[in-house]
Amino acid sequence: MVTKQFRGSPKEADLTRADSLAREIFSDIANKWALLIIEALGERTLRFGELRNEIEGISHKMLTQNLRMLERNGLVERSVHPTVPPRVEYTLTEPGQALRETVNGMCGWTGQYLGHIEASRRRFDA
Amino acid sequence: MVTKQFRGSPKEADLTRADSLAREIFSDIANKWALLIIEALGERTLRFGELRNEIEGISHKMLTQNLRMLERNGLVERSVHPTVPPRVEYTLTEPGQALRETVNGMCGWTGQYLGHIEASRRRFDA
DNA sequence: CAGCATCCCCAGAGATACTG
DNA sequence: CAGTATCTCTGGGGATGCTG
Repeated sequence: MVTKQFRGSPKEADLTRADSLAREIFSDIANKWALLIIEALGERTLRFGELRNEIEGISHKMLTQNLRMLERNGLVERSVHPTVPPRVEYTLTEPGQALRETVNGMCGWTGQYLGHIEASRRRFDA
Repeated sequence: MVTKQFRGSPKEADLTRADSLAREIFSDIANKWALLIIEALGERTLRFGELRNEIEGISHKMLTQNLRMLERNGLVERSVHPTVPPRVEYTLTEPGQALRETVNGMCGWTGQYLGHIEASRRRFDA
């Protein structure tokens, strides 16, 4: 149950901790930039700049910020090649790949229901 | 491809439009409150207040805002019972249910990798 | 009870610039 | 090329109060 952070009973103290942690992680990851990064990486290894080009409209800052967060949570691996100029590459880890499956689902869903949604919007906006 | 909003070639004008729309929809939906609402609704029908209780920490404003957005995109159906006091119920539509499948995936993923993630965080924070 | 409007404020996002 | 830091400012989001 990710929707709840806390439960009432003190007996469930560790469940509560797990819930609260789960919710925290969910909140980290359930944001568009993080998910777009995961989607963009896919099975490839990409450099910082390549990612930046790949993801329309993301700023330098948002990209680093989200990459750090994903790295911290163990979803992406960051490898630095000490060349000059520097070359930094990002890859999805196994947990990252696993999450990517469901992100693919979301992307597929978006495509599949484009029509529905567009129509629904027109109805609603009237 | 949700990561790109626009493509270069003018020949792909309608693909471009579809991409840009897809990205817009993706950005709408890929935020924690929207996803938590979808998860909370599940197969049930819930009233506004029930949803508010169900989702730890969501504000009145965020809840209405996201519900409107989801309604506009045709993911939830809003039914008003003209009683007094008013009773407003929300249910997932078929597209909403379909998306919920993948959201369930994300929640499952979170639970499954809690350990990995917690460990990774400890490593990173050192 | 649910919705909308208003006010207000601070975190978050962009822009810019410097370093390894 | 990638990362970090600083500054600025906007708009997201909370709080409150009124209406149907």
